[in-house]
Amino acid sequence: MAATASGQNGVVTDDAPRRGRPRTVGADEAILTATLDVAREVGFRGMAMDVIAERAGVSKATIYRRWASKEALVLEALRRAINPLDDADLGSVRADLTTYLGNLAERMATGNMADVLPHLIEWSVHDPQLRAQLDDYVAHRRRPLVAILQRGVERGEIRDDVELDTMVDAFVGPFIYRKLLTGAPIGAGFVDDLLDLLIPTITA
Amino acid sequence: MAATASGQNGVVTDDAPRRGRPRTVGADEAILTATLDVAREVGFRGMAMDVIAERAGVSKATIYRRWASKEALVLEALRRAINPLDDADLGSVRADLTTYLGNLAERMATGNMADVLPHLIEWSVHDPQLRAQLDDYVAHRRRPLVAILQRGVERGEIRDDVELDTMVDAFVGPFIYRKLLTGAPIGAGFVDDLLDLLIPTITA
DNA sequence: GATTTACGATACTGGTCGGTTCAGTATCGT
DNA sequence: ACGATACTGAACCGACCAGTATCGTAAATC
Repeated sequence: MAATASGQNGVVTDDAPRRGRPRTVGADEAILTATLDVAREVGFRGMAMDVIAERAGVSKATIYRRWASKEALVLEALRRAINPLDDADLGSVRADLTTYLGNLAERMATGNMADVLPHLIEWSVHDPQLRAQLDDYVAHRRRPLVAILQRGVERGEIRDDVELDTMVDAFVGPFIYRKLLTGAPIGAGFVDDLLDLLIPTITA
Repeated sequence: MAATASGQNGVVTDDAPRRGRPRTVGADEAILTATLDVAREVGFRGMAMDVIAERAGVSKATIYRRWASKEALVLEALRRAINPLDDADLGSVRADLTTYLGNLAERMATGNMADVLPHLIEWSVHDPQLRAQLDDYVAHRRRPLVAILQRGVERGEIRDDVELDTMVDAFVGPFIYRKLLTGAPIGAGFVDDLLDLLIPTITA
C-alpha cells in the first residue's frame, strides 16, 4: 500500500542507490507516529492531514508522495501499531493467565491501540478495510489466550465441556467493557479479582 | 435543552392555547426517530442535518426551530432511546440471570442503542455531554444485574468474597466484547454457555 | 378579515478538509 | 556542472456541512 519502494517493514537493506536526493530518513516513521497520535486524540474522521503534516514536521505534499490517500496512511499506521501479546507457558494455567492478563491490563492502560480503539471500532462499522484491520487486532489478542486454555484442557486442568471461545470471551470481555464503557480502572487488582472469580469455574 | 415549551418527556398536557398555527403534531417524534436512524447508519459526525430533515419529512428550518443545535438534538434523541431493562425476581439467581441476559441479548441484536453504541462511544471520548449520556446508558444496564446478584448474596446463594462489580463485569463484558469486537453471534446459545460457565463460579 | 405563528423550499454564508499543483530549494549520483 | 529526485510552503479547488435568512403559504386565535 505504501508508495515507497523501501520495503514493507521499516528498515530494509535497500541497496540499489538511486539517483537524486534520497528520501529524508525517519520521515515515514515520523508521519506514521504523528498519524497514530492524532488519531488517538481526535479520531479518524476528525483528523486533518494538515495537522498530521505539521505534527510530523513535514510538508503535506511529502505525505502524499509516500501514501496515496488518507486511508492508505491510516491503514499502514494501524498495521504498525498492532503488537501481538506473547504466550508464556509457565507450567500452570493460573500463572499463564496471570501474566497474560497482566500484560493485557498494561496494554489497555498505556498501549498503542488503547486510545485508538474507540475510533477504530466506529470507523470499521462501515469500512471493510478497517474492519479487517480490527479483526486482525482481535485475533492477535485471542490467539495466546486460546493456546493457554488449550494446554490447560490437554493437561486435564480445565473442564472440556464448555466452548473455548466462550471462555476467552469471559476473560477478555470484562477488560473491553471497562475500557470502552464503564471507565473503571484496569489494574493488577482487577486482574486478581477476575482470576479469583473465574478460575474455580474453568477448572475440571 | 429542547427549544419547545411542550415539556421534556414527549406528550404533556400542554394547555395555555397559544395563538398562531400550532406546531405539527408528531414532528418531534419523526425528527427524533430519523435522527437515531441516521446516527445508526453513518454515525454522529457523518450525519447531515439535511438528511435528517428529508428522512423525517420536514424542513430543516423546522428542526432548528425546535432544537438549538445538532448536538441538542442528538442528546435528546439518545435520552429517548435509553430503555431500562427491568429486573424480574423469579426466586432463583439462575432464573433471574437467564431472563436478564436473554433480554440483554435481544437488545444487542435489535435494540435501539445497539447500532449507535460504537458511534456513541467514539464521540463520548471527547464530549462530556455525550459521555454523561453513555454513563447513563451503562448505569441503566448494570442496575438490575446488581440487584439480582445482591439478592443472591442475601439469600446465601452467591459467595460474598468477590466484588459485585467484578461479577457484573464478568456477565456483561462478554456481550459487549462480542458486539463491538469479535462480531460473534449473541443468541440464546451464547447465554446458556455463559451461564453454564459462570454459575458454578459465583455460587457460594 | 387581521394577526400571529409554523411550515416547506431554497438559497446562502462561513468554515473545514482531502487532495492537487507549483515555484523555489536542497541533496544525491554522474 | 548537470540532471534527477525530494522537500517546503503556500495557494488553490471542490465537496461537504452547520446554521441562517427569506418568501410565500397554511393553520390557528382574536
